[in-house]
Amino acid sequence: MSIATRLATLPREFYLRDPALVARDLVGKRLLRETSAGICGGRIVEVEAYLSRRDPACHASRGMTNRNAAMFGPPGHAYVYMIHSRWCLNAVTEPAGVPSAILIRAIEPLEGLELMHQRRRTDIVRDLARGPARLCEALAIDRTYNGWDLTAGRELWIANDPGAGARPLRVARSGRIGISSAQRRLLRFFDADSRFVSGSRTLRAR
DNA sequence: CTACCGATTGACT
DNA sequence: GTCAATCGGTAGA
Repeated sequence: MSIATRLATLPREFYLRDPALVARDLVGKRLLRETSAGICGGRIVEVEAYLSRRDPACHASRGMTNRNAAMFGPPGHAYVYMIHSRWCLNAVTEPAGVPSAILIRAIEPLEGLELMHQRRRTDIVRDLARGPARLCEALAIDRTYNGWDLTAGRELWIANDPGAGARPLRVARSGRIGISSAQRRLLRFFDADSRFVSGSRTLRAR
């Protein structure tokens, strides 16, 4: 058994809070993936919150469709969608019926590097999971995990970081990347000291 | 059915 | 820094 499988999985109550708080607190947690090929994963360093119907940038702002149905499901489950032919992973927050979710934008690869290198076809560690679609390719996440329970502690899950607290964690925030509306809302949260964060320096400077 | 568009990435100047 | 590939989801005829 790998060290990763013994980490404490985040409970459902973690996701049953204000989405911005959930987003901030997800920075520094572990995202883990296990397949027959082995375990891989790392430390979450960048996320974005999308706030249900009151947020024009949220996929569910105009109601439920086939694509976004998972956002209306229970908290702690995954919402996986495709953009430009690539997959992206979210963690659903708030009670069922309130479609808020946190987009996982980047992780610092820590375990199963070889596996991620194979899937991403790159030798550059920094490029393995810097960006939401790169992350999904590195972890072999696709449509089949839409609706998956991230608190199950197997296949795809989020857990506490055993090294948390060893060093001070500075979480910075900025406008969200790649959207035109609601740029005033600072709903992107990232580890200010991590080099595995996506986005430009201007966005990082806030 | 068709037309439009995007919570991206990688290649390129 | 700029730009276009690429295709499923969505809205509308």
